[in-house]
Amino acid sequence: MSTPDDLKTAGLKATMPRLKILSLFEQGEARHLSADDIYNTLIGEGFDIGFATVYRVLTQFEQAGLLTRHHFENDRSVFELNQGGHHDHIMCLQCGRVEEFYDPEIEKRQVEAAEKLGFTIRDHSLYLYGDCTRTRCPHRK
Amino acid sequence: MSTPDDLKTAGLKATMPRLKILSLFEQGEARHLSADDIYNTLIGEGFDIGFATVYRVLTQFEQAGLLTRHHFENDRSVFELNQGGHHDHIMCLQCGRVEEFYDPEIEKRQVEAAEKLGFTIRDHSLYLYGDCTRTRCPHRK
DNA sequence: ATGTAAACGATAATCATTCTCATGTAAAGC
DNA sequence: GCTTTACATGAGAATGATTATCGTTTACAT
Ligand SMILES: [Mn+2]
Ligand SMILES: [Mn+2]
Ligand SMILES: [Zn+2]
Ligand SMILES: [Zn+2]
Repeated sequence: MSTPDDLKTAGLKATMPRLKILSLFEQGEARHLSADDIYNTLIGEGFDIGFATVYRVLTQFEQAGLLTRHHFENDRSVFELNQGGHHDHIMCLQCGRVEEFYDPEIEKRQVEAAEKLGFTIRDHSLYLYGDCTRTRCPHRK
Repeated sequence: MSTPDDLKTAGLKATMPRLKILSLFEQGEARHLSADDIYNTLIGEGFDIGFATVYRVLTQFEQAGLLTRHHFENDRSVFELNQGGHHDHIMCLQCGRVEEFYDPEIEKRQVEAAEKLGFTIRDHSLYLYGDCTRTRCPHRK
C-alpha cells in the first residue's frame, strides 16, 4: 500500500486516485502496467475513476520520478515502479512475458557510441524480442 | 531511381505508387522517412496518392524485406532502406538529427542476455537519445 | 469550517494508422 | 494489341490510444 507521504514527498497532493494507482504498482501484482490495466483493475474493484485521470496521474508520476514509461513495440505504453535501478527488457513474442536484464558493458558502450558521434546521452531504450525456448512456453495466452 | 525489377524480385507488382515510394528511399534525400514525409513529398511533386496507399506500401515493403520500420520515442513510424546491414540509432532531442552506429559487442551481449533468460532473440530495438555536444547544434529547427 | 487552487470524471477532440469499398490498372493469355 | 481478372488504388470512414476541455468536487492551508 502507498502512504500519503509517498505522494507529498514527490510534491503531489495525496488524492484517492493517486493513492490507488500507486498502490497497484507497490503491491506488485504485475511490474508492468498499462493505462488500460489500471483503469480496468480499479473499476473492477468498484472504484470510480476515468481514463483521463489514469493518464494524467501516470504522466505526473513519470515526471515526479516515481514511474518509468516503456514503449514496447506495440501501440501502448506500460509503466513500471522506479525501484532497483535501471534495467532493460526482453519480451516473448509468443506469450508477452517480460523479463528484465542489465549489462553494464552494454550501458558503457552506449555512452561511448554516443560520444564518438558527438552526442551526450540523456536517455535510451533497449528492447529485445524473441521466443521462450522452453518446450512449452509457460505463459502462452 | 528504382526499376520495376526491384519490385518484381520482391514479389510485388510494379505499380506507379510503389515505384515512386521506393525511389524516394533510393535517391536518398533522407535516409529515414515517415508516412507523412512520403505523402507530402509525392503530393508536392504533383503525384496523386493517398495515405492508405502509402501505409499499405510501406507495410508491404517491410514484409518483403526492402525496408525496416523504426519506432523512435515519438508517436510515428519512420522507415529506412535495407542496405548496409543492421545498425542502431541515436537521435538529438534538440534538433531531431539521427545518426547511426553499430557495435558488435553490444549485439553479442544482447544475444547472451537473452539466452541467460531462456529466450531466442528474433528482433531488437536500441535507441539512444541525447544532445549534440557542439556549441551550436547545426540542425536546430 | 472556509476559501481557493488543484484535481477529478465525463466526454469531445486528436492524430497516426487501418479498414471499406467502388473504381482503376498491371500483366497474363489470347 | 485487346480482354480478362486478380490485385492495387484513393477517398473517406473507422479505430484506438492518448490528450484537451470544462463544469464539478476535493485537499488542505488559513
Ligand atoms: Mn538500458
Ligand atoms: Mn542493434
Ligand atoms: Zn513465452
Ligand atoms: Zn542536435
